[in-house]
Amino acid sequence: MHTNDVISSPSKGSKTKEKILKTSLKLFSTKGYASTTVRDIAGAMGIKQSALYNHFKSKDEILETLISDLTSSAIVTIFEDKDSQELYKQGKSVLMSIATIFKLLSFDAQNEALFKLLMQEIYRNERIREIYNEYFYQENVKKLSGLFFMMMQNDMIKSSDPLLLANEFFSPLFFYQMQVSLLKLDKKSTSSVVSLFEKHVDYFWDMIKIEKQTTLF
Amino acid sequence: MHTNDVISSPSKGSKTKEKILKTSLKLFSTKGYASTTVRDIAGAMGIKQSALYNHFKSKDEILETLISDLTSSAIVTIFEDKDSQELYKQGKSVLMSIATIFKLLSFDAQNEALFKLLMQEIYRNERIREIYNEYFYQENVKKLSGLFFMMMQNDMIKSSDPLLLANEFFSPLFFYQMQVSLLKLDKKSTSSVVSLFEKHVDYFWDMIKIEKQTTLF
DNA sequence: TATCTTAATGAACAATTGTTCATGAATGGA
DNA sequence: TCCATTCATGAACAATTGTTCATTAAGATA
Repeated sequence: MHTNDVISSPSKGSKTKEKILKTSLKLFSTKGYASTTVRDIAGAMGIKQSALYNHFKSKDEILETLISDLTSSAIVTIFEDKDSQELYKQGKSVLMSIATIFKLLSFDAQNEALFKLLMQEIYRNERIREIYNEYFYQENVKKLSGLFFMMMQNDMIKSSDPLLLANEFFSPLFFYQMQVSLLKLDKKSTSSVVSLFEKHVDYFWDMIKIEKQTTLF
Repeated sequence: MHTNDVISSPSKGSKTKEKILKTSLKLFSTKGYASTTVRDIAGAMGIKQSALYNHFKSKDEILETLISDLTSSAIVTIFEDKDSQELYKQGKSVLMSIATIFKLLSFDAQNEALFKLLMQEIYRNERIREIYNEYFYQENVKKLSGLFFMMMQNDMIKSSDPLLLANEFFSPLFFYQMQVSLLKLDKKSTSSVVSLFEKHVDYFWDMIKIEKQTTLF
C-alpha cells in the first residue's frame, strides 16, 4: 500500500469540508465574498470559526475551491453529454433542450447560488472571469456555431454567419436567467420571464428556419 | 430672500464633494463596495479619511448618492430625448441608434464605471435592483414594445408579440455590453464583440422586416 | 490497552475597519 | 477688522476582521 497525499481525509472530515463549502457558497452568493466573515460561515454551521482552519487554510482557499468546482458544475456544461456530430439533425428540438437547461438552472438552489457567485465576483476575480469566458461563453458559443453551421449545410436554416447566430441565440438565454435570479431575490413572480425561454426558441427558430414549400407541387 | 436648506454649500465644497463621488465610483466599480475602505478613497484623493465626513455622514451615504445619480445617468435614459410618437417611422435606423448608445456607453469611463457598479452590487442592494428594473429594463422594454407595435400597425415589420420582440432586441445589447466591460478588465481586444452591436441590428431587422416585393408588378 | 490522527474548542493576536472630535487654517461677508 | 462658516487634520475609539495555537475529546489502528 502507498500513502495518500490528499490533504483532507475521507470518512467524517470530508463531510464537514463539504458542509463548509455548501454554507460558504450560500453566504457568498447572498452577501458577497467580502461581506461574508468566517464567523458568519462557522455560525451558520453551528461551529466556531477556528474549526474552519482544520479544513481550509484561509477564507480565500474556500473561495478558490468553490471556483474550481465551477468548471465541473452544470452551469458550464450545457452541451456535456450530447453527441455533437449528429446533434444538428434534431433541428429545433436541440435548441429547445438547451434553453430548458438554462431555465432549469434557476430552479436548483446550488446552481443558482453558483450563478450568483459568478455574477458578483466576476468583476473582481480574474480566475472566475477566465472560467466564465472559456468554459461558459466561448465553449457554448463555439458549439452553437458548429451546430448552426451544420444546419446551414443541410438546408435546415437560412445561410448566415454561424457565430453571430450563436451569440444571438445565447445572449437572451443568459439575460433571462439573470432576470429570473434577480426577480427571485425580491420574491417577485418569475413566470413571465420564465416563459420567455421557450418563446425565444420558438421565435428564433421561426426566423432562421427555411420555409417548407407546403403545396407548390 | 429665503435660506437654503441644502446641506452642502456651493463654491468650493461642492468640488470636493464631487471629487469624492468620482473617486468612490472608480474604486467601488473596481474593487467592489465592501472591499473599498474610506482610507482608500481619501488616499486616492490625497486627503485624510476624516475629511470625507465633512461631506458625507457615512460610507453608505456615498454609495446611496451614487445610486441616486444612476437614475439621471446616461445608462438608464436610452430613449430620453426622442419623440416617441413619430419614432417608428425611422424604421431600422432608430434601432441602430439605440444599439449605438449601448455601444458607446462602454467608451465613457464614467458610464462604464456606473455599469460595473450596478452589476456588482445589484445582487446585494435592493435599491439598485429597483432602479435597474424600473428605469433601465422595464422602461426600455416598454418603449421598445410600443415602437414595435407601431411598426406592425404600419406594416413595416411582421406581426408578432411586441413584448417578446422588445426582449429579443434588448437582451443581446445588454449582454454584449457586459462582455465588452469584462474584456476590457483583462485588456483583451473588444473589437469582435463591439462589431456585434451593429450585426445584431442588421440581423434583427432582416428577420422582422416585411420583405418588399421587388419586381412582381 | 496504548497510540496516532482528526477535528472542535476557547482564547488570544495584530491589523484593519468605519466613525468621532477637538483643533486650526482659510475663506468670505458684515 | 471681526466674525462665522467651511473644511482639512491628527489622534483616537470601539468593533470587527482573518488567523494562530495550545488543549482536548473522539475515533481508528496496532
